[in-house]
Amino acid sequence: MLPVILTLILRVYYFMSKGLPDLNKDFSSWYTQVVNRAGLADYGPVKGTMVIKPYGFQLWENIRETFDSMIKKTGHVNAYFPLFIPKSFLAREAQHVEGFAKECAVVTHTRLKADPREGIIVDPDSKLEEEIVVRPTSETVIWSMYKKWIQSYRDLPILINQWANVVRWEMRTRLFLRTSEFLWQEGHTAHATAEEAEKETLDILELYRQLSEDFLAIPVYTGVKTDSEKFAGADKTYCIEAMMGDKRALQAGTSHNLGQNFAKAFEVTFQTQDNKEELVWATSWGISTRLIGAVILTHGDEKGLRLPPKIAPIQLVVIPIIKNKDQEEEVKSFLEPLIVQLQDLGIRVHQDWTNNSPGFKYNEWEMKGVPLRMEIGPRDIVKDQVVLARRDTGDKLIVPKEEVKDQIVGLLQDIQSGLFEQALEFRDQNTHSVNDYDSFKKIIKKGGFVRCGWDGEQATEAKVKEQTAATIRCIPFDENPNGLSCVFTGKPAKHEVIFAKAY
RNA sequence: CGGGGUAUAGCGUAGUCCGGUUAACGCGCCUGCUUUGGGAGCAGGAGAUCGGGAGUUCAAAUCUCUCUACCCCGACCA
Repeated sequence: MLPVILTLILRVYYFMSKGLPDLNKDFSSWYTQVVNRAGLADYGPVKGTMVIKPYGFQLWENIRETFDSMIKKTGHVNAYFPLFIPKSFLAREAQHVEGFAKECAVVTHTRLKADPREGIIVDPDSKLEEEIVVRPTSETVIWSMYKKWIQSYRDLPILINQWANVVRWEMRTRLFLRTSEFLWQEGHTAHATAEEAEKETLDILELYRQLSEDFLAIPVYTGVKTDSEKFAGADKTYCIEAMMGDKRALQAGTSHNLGQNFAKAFEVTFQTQDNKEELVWATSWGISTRLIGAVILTHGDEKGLRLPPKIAPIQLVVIPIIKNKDQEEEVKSFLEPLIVQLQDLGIRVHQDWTNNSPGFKYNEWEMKGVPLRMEIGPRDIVKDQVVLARRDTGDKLIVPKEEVKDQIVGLLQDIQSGLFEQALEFRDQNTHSVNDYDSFKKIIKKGGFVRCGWDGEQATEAKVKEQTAATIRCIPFDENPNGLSCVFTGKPAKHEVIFAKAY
């Protein structure tokens, strides 16, 4: 009896091994496998590092190109600042150094040398006088330069962005969501007035919201961080917060009003129109390759990735179904003009002519999240039609050849908005307003966002975190604290906030 | 950094307790033929100094010592 059961278990396991882990039971391992099997990324040789594979990198390129054109339209320009920062720079701004000190990679030597026993060792003679920090973010180098570049109000504003890598030595890492090195954009602007800096901070946040919702199809809450959650060195941190498929929160982008903190630290002043000397006002803002993780965690399903058409490296995959050489020729000549038409419309098409079986290809491209699939075989050619399959709903539809072009354009739009609507509905269903701590704890334990009153005390925030692991994700812009009381202390609420467990 | 664990082919494992054939299996890979509308079949093949080093022994994947790497769990973070 026992061997029979064992064989059965093995069979089931073998069968399951082709699919993914149940994402309702083991979301974490589902995520890892999707990243791996969709060909997005791989682990690098140094712990916590990530290789972004071509298919994953195309996602990043699409995000980058979109956001890049958004900021260029609003007057920003790109530049590049060095990876290496003098150690002393980090210490200039007290909050800033405190925030990053624990996760900096430091360069102490500049040479290796051959060693008979170890093979190769760090050359002790090459020790640096002043050690160099690998940037965890670039405020300090950039403001050291802004000091040189800014003299008069005529030099302002400076609206510079850079696309770069940064290093934060993390203990627990996960592909895309938290790696020791990641790619991002960091905008660093300098302004003559506090009002202008605040406007910039909010304008950028709005661009982040648009990027996330209109492009990545990820609905976000916009708001401001509490003091304990804000960026080290900022006066205010605004953020977009999204809900992932396991109902946890992910900070998807942050925009900081740095006030005059960095201007003070780096003594950056300018002469006003009436010849007074004043400190410069600053902002900084960033989004990273973490957004790719957000796309996976928001839209993925039991079959793998589901990519919003606007960032999908491949929007339409064509699966030919053929039994012999003759049919291959037939399908090819049927397809050729159609593909050209689609490409002319700017649709990213890929044809899969590998020798794998059609079923294998369906599963493979579904894993990779391609929004639309076109199947074309002898039966279709006879009827002058194709079969289209949507990745988001799984629907298959038969489309006459002359309608294919229009259908595809329409379907891609439908899928884009459909994914957003689905994510929005999921988020709203799992966001609850509560007044009492018992319901609060229940929801947090079960997973989801809680909107509730908060007395504004850091101690309250800390205790809730200690007891439930939930943190204040943001004070949403549309808060209404009137009449609310703090969910923890019962005191009158200063703010209505969103609590959740976060990535 | 504290606690626990693992290391055998590209991946996942068996063998280790109790030392003894040519280190086994699944997936993947290569070649050929047959296949193709939801994860194809057959045949053949390549691929492992059993994490590194030292020791015990006639004999080590297996026993001893040591080093290293990685994984899981707790304190930080976009």
